Amino acid sequence: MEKLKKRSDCPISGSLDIFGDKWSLLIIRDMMFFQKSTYGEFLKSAEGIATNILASRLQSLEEAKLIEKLDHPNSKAKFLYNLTQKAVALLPVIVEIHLWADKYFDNPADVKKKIKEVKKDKNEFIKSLAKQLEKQMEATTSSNRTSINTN
Amino acid sequence: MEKLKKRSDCPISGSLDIFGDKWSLLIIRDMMFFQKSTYGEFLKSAEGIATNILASRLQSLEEAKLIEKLDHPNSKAKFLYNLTQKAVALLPVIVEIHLWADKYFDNPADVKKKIKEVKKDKNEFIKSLAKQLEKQMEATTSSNRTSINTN
DNA sequence: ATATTTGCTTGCATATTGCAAGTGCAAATG
DNA sequence: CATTTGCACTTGCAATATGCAAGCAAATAT
Repeated sequence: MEKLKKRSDCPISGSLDIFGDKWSLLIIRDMMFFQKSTYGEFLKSAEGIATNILASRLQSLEEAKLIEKLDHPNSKAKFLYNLTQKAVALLPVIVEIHLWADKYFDNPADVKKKIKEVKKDKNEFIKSLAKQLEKQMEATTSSNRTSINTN
Repeated sequence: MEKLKKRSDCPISGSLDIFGDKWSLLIIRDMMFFQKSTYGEFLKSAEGIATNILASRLQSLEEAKLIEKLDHPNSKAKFLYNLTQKAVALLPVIVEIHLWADKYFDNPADVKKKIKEVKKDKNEFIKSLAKQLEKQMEATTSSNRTSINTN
């Protein structure tokens, strides 16, 4: 449906072509930090994404290979969206956004607490969360993979 | 014109409300890495931003206090756009995006070279570029400040 | 004086987003 | 086993944002 066209060969520009919008990184956030993995869970996020936008973002994230769509192990009515390595590799970016936001926004107490933890040892935080996410990936990736659209 | 409304109290969401679009970070990039500082220079970027979009982004970046609009020291026909500390503080985010892009894109040789340099000592790279940018700020910030719109 | 540069603004076509209301299949309920 | 509910979307349409081309006023160059 949507084409993945690069506007230039600049790495920032190319990255923004993939996740430079108001929603994509929030879906990634939900998967990384809140263990969300289904359409319904993403819909419930505080920001209130519209259903059609969510569907379109999930599709483009899948096309960009940041997420994988799998059959849900416990229900045929659901699908399970999983992060890929490529998305997990975005963790440093997301952490740095947090640190920036920490400097310039008034964040809620629980967020501040988490950021404080990050600041203690950034690399360690990233490494250990990445490891954890990869463990989750392995646990589910072994199951059925949904058709990868090729239109 | 555009309102700076937060969709939620999440730091990622709040950040995306400011620079979560296809153009804002590219303008910052041009200022950080290519010493661009005027409307005309931003217009010439490889990605080809439309004039009205550029005007609107410059305005919203100014409202978000990521840039400052100053009178140009050498010409009354021009304005000089300057990064603020708040924008310079985004350097780690932009560097991490580069590192991510380095892993997953085919980047041009000159970009690869720069990234290699970054990888040698990330913190040092950020620190020294930040210092350099702050020096530029000081050099120009002392001049006339243009009216801050308050509508 | 006249032409050109600069930083926009304005109109209008097109694309993206947002909202509300479906739709089809799976699973739970009676 | 018929009906309702849950889930993952799709569809239609209005609102907003983007993109393109042209225009415009002030400043500078010729």
